[in-house]
Amino acid sequence: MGITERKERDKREMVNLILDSAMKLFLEEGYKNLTIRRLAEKIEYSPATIYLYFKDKDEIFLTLQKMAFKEFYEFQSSGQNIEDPLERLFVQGKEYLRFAIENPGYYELIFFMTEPKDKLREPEKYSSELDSYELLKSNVKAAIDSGNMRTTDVDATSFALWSYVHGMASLIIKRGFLMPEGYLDKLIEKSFEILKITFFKE
Amino acid sequence: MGITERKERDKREMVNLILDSAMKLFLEEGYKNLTIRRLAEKIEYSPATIYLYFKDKDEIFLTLQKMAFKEFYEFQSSGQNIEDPLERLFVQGKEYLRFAIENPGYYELIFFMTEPKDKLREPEKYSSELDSYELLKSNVKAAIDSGNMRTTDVDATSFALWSYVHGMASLIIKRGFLMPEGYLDKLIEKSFEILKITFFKE
Amino acid sequence: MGITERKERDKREMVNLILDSAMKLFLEEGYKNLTIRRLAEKIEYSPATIYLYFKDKDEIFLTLQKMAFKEFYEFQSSGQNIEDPLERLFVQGKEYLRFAIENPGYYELIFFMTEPKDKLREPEKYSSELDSYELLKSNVKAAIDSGNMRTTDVDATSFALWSYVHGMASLIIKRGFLMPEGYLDKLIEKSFEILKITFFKE
Amino acid sequence: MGITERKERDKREMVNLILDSAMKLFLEEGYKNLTIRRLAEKIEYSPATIYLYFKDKDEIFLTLQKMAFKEFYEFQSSGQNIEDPLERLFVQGKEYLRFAIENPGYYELIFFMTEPKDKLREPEKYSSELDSYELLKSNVKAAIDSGNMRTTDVDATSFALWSYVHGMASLIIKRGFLMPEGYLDKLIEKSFEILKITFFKE
DNA sequence: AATGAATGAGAGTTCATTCAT
DNA sequence: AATGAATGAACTCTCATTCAT
Repeated sequence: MGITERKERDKREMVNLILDSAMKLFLEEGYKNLTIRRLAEKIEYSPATIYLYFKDKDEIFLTLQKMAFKEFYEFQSSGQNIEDPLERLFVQGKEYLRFAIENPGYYELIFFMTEPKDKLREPEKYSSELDSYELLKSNVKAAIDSGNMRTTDVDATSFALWSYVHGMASLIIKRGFLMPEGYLDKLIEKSFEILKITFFKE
Repeated sequence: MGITERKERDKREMVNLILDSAMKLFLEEGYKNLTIRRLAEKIEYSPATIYLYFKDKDEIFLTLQKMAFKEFYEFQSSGQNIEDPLERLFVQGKEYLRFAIENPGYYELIFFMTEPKDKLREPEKYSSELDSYELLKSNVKAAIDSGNMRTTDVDATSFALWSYVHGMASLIIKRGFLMPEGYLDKLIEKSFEILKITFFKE
Repeated sequence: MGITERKERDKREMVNLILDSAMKLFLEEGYKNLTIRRLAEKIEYSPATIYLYFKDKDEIFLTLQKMAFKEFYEFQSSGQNIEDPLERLFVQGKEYLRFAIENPGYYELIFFMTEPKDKLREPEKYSSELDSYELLKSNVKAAIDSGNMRTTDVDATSFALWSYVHGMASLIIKRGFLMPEGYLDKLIEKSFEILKITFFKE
Repeated sequence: MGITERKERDKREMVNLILDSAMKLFLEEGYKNLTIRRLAEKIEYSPATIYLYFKDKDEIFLTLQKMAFKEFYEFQSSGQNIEDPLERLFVQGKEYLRFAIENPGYYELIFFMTEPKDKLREPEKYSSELDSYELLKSNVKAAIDSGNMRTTDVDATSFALWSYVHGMASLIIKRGFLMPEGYLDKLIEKSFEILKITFFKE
């Protein structure tokens, strides 16, 4: 409750304001229109102010990406407490898709953005993604070990399942218009039925 | 062979020169570096000349996307003459992936590019994509009708298969680094084995 | 008198307009205020136009420096036809000073400016200066050989004379205010008298 | 030892801290990089603090120049106790050059910097310079009066000698590269020999 | 048909400076 | 006495686009 604390809180709030607004801008107008000036306008501060909180534009964008990665990993981990290995895989797949549909911006940041220049990318940023993949593999292994999967190769099955769900997410986010309005939910439901039918025994 | 014909032919040639060079620029240097000035340099004409053949930059880019779509559709159709419905599906899936891996630029153009703004998108552009989807569905229907698929819903199965292969393509193109060097080919092979195991009976 | 010629002439004129205005700006307002925007304003064109004629700001400034060097060398060479070695040295010294006083901007560019960054400096730029120095040395040698100089070392005498005249020029340009108005001409006159008295025999 | 005194002493110390750091910055990084922000960083205070001690950046810089002038004058005065007028002139000339070579930053500050704008210059700043010049003149007068100089005009001779030494300093500082490595010392030695030969009788 | 010349709009960024606290 | 926070004004430079010729 001291002065220091309040200032720190203010600072954090400003950082958040900038990041949130940047995310909104990115979502609504695309990467190209996420400019410092427009961002400044949006938060109703001068462009120079932004530089008090971030070194440059790239830092803002990289922070956005890191946030997305982290959020994503936490989301995925949520179903980890489910006992039954098949059920666990299944629920996490659905959560994965829900995350993508509910946070298309984050998903875009994680999977589609290549800007800013790769050289600026810190490998550390991808640690969350690697963690995600390892988590998936361990869960796939448990499912295969339970004897209820049609497949036996852990690596290939993990890749297959990831591809399947990631493909769904991508198509829905980028090609949603191909699916009749209102039909989407049913389609997803059915797709996961198919996942069950095809990958799980019986 | 009249004057009119020659002029039209000249015009077509110029349009093609512009589009081919634009495509090369996009593939080699990315969207950000596809500027009118650089394009003009490449074709050794002035920037102003380009505007005699295209309304604006967006028109060029949209045409590039249409071209990619068309190319893609033709590629997909290539396995259409295979008799066995399962084999047909299977081969087309592999071809799909091969196209994506061999032409990541085209694939990017089709599935990842959101610029220019959606409002400018003409639905007509997606006719090739719709054609592709319809073709897939008809092939899925034939496979289901043959009685050798585990699934029965044409729409959902089509979406599932498309998601599966599209997911693989996306992960490979954008996240190839996650897969151990040299292991990729085997992974793809196995993934299609899994597709067979899971989707096809027996 | 063809179109090509006229266009080339126009281009040259524009280049000159830019350079002349840049020089004026530099003289009147200093290096710091020689900005592209102010330059554009001065020539009543848009900033972007300037970039049609020069790659960047440095190129403009380097051109200014090269011009100064070249001009300077030509000026110096003018008295080269004088027969008598002593007279030749003497006249060239006076011309040197006259150049500096009449073209303080050029002189500043040659001797005082260190911007833009040294790394950008092309050694070629200094060739004129080296030529100047060599010319001076050969003239000093002739004077010494004539037996009418008090000194005998060519290198040291050249450096001494150059220092002497360059020092006068610098003090006049940068510290003119120390000399009473109107007295300057007489001072210069006397200074060259002194040069004669001190360096030449008798 | 009262509160007032301590405060004044604190203030003086702060002013000195700022000036010393500014001088270092100028010497090490050049005028362009002497910014308030960097200065603040260096002294580990906030930029705003600097404005409690100086009106603006120009005031700091002008003070720096005054300091350089003062230092310079004190340096020059050092040989003032030498009895023989010719020897006195000679030694002071050498000291002048030594000062310039050993403190090129100060010399730059005094003789080459034109920023900030002249209109802001306070004539008072040049009092040290005027003092220097007056000192030189009185010494020249003594030398002439001793009957051992070739010249008789005090003003002109003073200007000539100053030009000579200042020219040497300028050329060495700004054009050192024209002189062969290691040869510089000898050149200076010889140049002063020439000064002796030319200006002093016999 | 082709283009040289031009530009308005806008990009990211940095600076000296102010002021409430 | 000190400063965190903020900003207006400026910087260099690039872009898509237009238009008279």
